[in-house]
Amino acid sequence: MIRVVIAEDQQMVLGALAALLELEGFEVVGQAADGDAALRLVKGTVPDILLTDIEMPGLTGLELAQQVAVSAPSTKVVIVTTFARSGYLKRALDAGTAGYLLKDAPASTLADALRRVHAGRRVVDPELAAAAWGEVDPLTDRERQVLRLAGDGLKSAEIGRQLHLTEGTVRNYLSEAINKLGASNRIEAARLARSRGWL
Amino acid sequence: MIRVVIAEDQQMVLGALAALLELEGFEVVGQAADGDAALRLVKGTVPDILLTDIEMPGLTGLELAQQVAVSAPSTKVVIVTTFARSGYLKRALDAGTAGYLLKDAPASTLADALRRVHAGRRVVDPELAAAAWGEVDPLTDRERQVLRLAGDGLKSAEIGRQLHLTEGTVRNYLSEAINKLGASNRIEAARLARSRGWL
DNA sequence: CGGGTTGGATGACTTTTGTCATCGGTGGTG
DNA sequence: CACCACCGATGACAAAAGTCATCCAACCCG
Repeated sequence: MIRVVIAEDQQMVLGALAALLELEGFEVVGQAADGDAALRLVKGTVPDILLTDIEMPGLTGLELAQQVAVSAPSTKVVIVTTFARSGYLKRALDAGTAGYLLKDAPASTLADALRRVHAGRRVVDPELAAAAWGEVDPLTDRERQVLRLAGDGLKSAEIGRQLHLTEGTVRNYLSEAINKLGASNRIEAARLARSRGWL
Repeated sequence: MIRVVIAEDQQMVLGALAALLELEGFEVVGQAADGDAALRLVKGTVPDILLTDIEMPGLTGLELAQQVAVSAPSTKVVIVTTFARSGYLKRALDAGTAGYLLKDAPASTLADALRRVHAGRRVVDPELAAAAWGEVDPLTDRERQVLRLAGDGLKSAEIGRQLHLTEGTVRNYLSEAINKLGASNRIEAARLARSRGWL
């Protein structure tokens, strides 16, 4: 029987996923609602597979994957997330995850995917793989940082203060980002980048 | 046996919820991934309970609830959604729903809540009820409309064009909204309003 | 009827944004 | 080495955004 730990911050979804996997014949050996708890659980139970969301309090799914690769290398990590976070695919694969699925995919594919991963294969949602081929994040690290803060409503001067930059420099980075993304202002640029998982 | 139809746009969550409810002894007579399909299903099967998300393609959960109240008045509607959409509570209750739950609540409460609703009671997540008491949306309809568009990155002139308002008027509404929300610019104001479900 | 509220608009003014050209420093890489 | 990409900064200018006071018309409502 394949032993699984699940990490997902929405408790109801967490419970529902557990129910689904049990119906499908998996052994759910642990459920966690945040990244830290998940890491502790994985260290304690060393499951075959860790199924995790990306957005979570504490450690994110990505950070969790990196930690697990060190602490419990035999545990394979599979990420399930919403399409909105699909831009994390590359970073997820870099972090050594074995699978990347969408919550939009039918529930039946989840069990399939987990069995395949357990058999040693890598699984990436086909829609996602297609979307990932094509546009690549054109932003530099600085542009990303600045854009993220701008998207939160901070004004250039405040962003500069947080990042130890001049206001003018901040405006320059924003201007470049807006230009690269084909947006017409910082708000649109931030939304675009966010929707592609680049922020 | 309590007969339930589930509507939820993330297929995997949809399937998982179905698995959970079946384990809990409910009869899941239908699953829909958008509002229109859900309405058809409810009309066809007339379940005891419709469990639905708010954000969906086609009809939203709220519109769905109103339609169901007309087409299948014996079906009770229960909304499950994320905390981020908690501001819909009042509107949901106005629409005659029998329950409003959070995906953040433990999975075990879902079955409980559905049984209670089936017994004729109303169920509202306690965290939500507490949060709803207290802050009330201070925005006027116009301010809401304008703020929503501003949050999408449109500039004042474009917003005015869409709403048949002068640019100056748009700026006035935004200024008021920013002031009411204690924000320091339109971006922050939009984020604040959105996070409270007021947009 | 008179008064209060609300939606919409102007005008004037200040502050923030966005754009550009330009400069200097650092760290690869063919 | 020369070239190029990125980082950081300045200065200047045009375009938005935000603030305030004020005004008008349409509704309520007592």
